[in-house]
Amino acid sequence: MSTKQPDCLQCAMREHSIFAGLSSEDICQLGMDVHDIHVTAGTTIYHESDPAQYAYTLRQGGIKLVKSLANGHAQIVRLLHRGDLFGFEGLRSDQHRHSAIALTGTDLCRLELRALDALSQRLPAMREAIFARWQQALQEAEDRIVELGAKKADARLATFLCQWCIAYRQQRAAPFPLTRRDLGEFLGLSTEHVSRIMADFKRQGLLHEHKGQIEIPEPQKLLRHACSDDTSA
Amino acid sequence: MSTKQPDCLQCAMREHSIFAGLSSEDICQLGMDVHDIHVTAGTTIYHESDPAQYAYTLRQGGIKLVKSLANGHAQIVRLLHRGDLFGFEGLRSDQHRHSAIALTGTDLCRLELRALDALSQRLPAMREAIFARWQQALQEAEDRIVELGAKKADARLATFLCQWCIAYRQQRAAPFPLTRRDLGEFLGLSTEHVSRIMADFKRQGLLHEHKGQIEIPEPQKLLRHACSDDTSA
DNA sequence: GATCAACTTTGATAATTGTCAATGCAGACA
DNA sequence: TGTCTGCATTGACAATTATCAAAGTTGATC
Repeated sequence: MSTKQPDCLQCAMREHSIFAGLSSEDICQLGMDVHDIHVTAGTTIYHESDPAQYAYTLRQGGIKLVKSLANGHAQIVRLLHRGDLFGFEGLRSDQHRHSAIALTGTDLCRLELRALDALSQRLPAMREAIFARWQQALQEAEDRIVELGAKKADARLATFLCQWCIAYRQQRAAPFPLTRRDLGEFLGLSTEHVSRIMADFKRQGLLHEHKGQIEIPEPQKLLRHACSDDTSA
Repeated sequence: MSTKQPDCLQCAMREHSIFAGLSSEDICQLGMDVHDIHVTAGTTIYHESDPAQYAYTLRQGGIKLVKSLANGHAQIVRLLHRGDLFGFEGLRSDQHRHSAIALTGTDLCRLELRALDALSQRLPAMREAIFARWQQALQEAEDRIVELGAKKADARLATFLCQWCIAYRQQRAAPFPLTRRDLGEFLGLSTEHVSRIMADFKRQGLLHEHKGQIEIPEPQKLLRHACSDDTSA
């Protein structure tokens, strides 16, 4: 885990983060003890049930939030993208509710929860921003419940792949750092089953994969899998 | 749908609701146009994608929040209990994100979202209370994701039944207004499969059911089903 | 370039879960 | 009291998904 000296005022993420609209003085008050942390793929940033001390902003790379079960299964609760804030469930409880694991080499900012809390008490704009992210996380979680509860494996996978690629619409191909196992743990499926469905999609020309990137030539075609219940469609 | 005249100041729910700690004047400002609404079992209080105008407090009874899919399946996103606030996703979007349907005869309070919003802008305690509920809903949603993604049918059902009964710990038997179909739509299972597992639990003496009430004689025994992956345990 | 480890693919098989159809059961109501 | 309707149960069967095992691939490292 390597670190560099802070320069929040110049940070490229600043206006996309919960700190958008804050004055320079407020930013300086944040008390970020370490900025621009870099971790390698596979690093665990914090563990489920660790005492929560920091929240993080994802500047670059990918993170999975994972819960583990007594029966040996793991469930990825959320996947984080550039700009996402995470670890801030500690604002309301003193433990982390999941483990955070880097999917790729990843750049982070770390902030003390106490400082974040104090600042959000004082600055309505920031409280609003955190509130909004909480609300968005809830909406996404509810959508996941529907996916997991009411759709079959191929439909879940199709929906997920399309949504993933929408986030990278400008580029032809989207970076795709997830393993088959990650996909399985996110979608509630076995690694092998995911692998088979991916192979099917590729054979049907609905999906291309190359060097950690994926491309969906015609998203509508793939999405037909996502909605209908029978394979004939 | 029958209604009575307001008397928020005397309301038994008051101290359990987001309005706990508010002054009498503040309460009067709430602008609740209709209080103490009663609806019968099966009534749809609002529809998914309806324009969101009101939030509701559940005073008595049960509500399910449901999302419907193109493939004909329905998914119960959340089950609400006495004291829960619902419909307030409209604070951040102008449409409801699910349908709200009464499971039993149910008493509600209805409040205008605009008034709720205005009041929460003005009163930190109320904003905090709403914030806290949002956060709790997120935590519950994430727990549901784990249940749906990483557990088998009998484990999901066992966990759910135990949690349900915990809410009624003081009583020997808990009221249980859910049909097998409701259970299926909540747990992501077919009605028949739910029925079979329930019958199994009953045959094993892990569960008793009588006249819309259930009782779990030894929760630990049932919970052993909830955690392990094999039936031998 | 050889080796190693992790990831992926594929096949065979078993377990889980869904679907369809028939029957039973209980409450609502005329 | 009969009838009706919705819900629950059960069985038989089919579809979906998981598990286990064995190769194949790829990328990193020495």
